[in-house]
Amino acid sequence: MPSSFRPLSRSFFLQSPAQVAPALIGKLLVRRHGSSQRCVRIVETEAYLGEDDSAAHAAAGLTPRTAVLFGDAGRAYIYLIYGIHLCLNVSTLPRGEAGGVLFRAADGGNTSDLSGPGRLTRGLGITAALNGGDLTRPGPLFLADDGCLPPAIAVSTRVGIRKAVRLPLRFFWDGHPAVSRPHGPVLSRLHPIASGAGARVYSGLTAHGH
DNA sequence: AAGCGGATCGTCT
DNA sequence: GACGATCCGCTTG
Repeated sequence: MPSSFRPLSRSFFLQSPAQVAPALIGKLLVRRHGSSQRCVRIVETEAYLGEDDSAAHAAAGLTPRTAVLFGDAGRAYIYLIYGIHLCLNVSTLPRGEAGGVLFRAADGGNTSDLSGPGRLTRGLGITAALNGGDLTRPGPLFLADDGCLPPAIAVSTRVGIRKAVRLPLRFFWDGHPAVSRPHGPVLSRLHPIASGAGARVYSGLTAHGH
């Protein structure tokens, strides 16, 4: 239950997906729908790089579908997968440079199941109509910070892809029950820097999980 | 616990 | 016309 939060700034997303993805762990995803507002905490993300990342949609280049990824930072990239599920991403990097972060799981309290990218969008009532929306401005869907800093972020490989499977671009709140499966081997862990108040909040010190 | 196949449709070759 | 950044249910071990 966050007492107060502020939306994440545009500059937060003006860096590489590999930096933004771990920084989003512990942040809030706010969904306003009708008269209700729902606040959930992000516990799992994946980074999808630009045209060099063969697993990323941006690898196909600039198309009508990927336009959001090549556009301004901090906007919602929402697409239909397997004809059934919607996936929510946020675009990163300035206009012209593609990059995105996929939201894979969130903690929404007892009653909801937001574990998995398809469940997350369904649970929050996210629709394709929200594609391209600004996630840095309070509205139907946006991101916010309430000062929460996870004690440890685990790093592993991305789920459900066939290309570039080795890259360590999946990030999740270490040990959190809402993280989706399969967990896979933890390649490294990130821990908060003691006096970290600046841009670089996490330091990767653990070389290997045991 | 892990592995399979079906559902279902927008996007690009 | 093939293929998914997935999920669920059923099978097997």
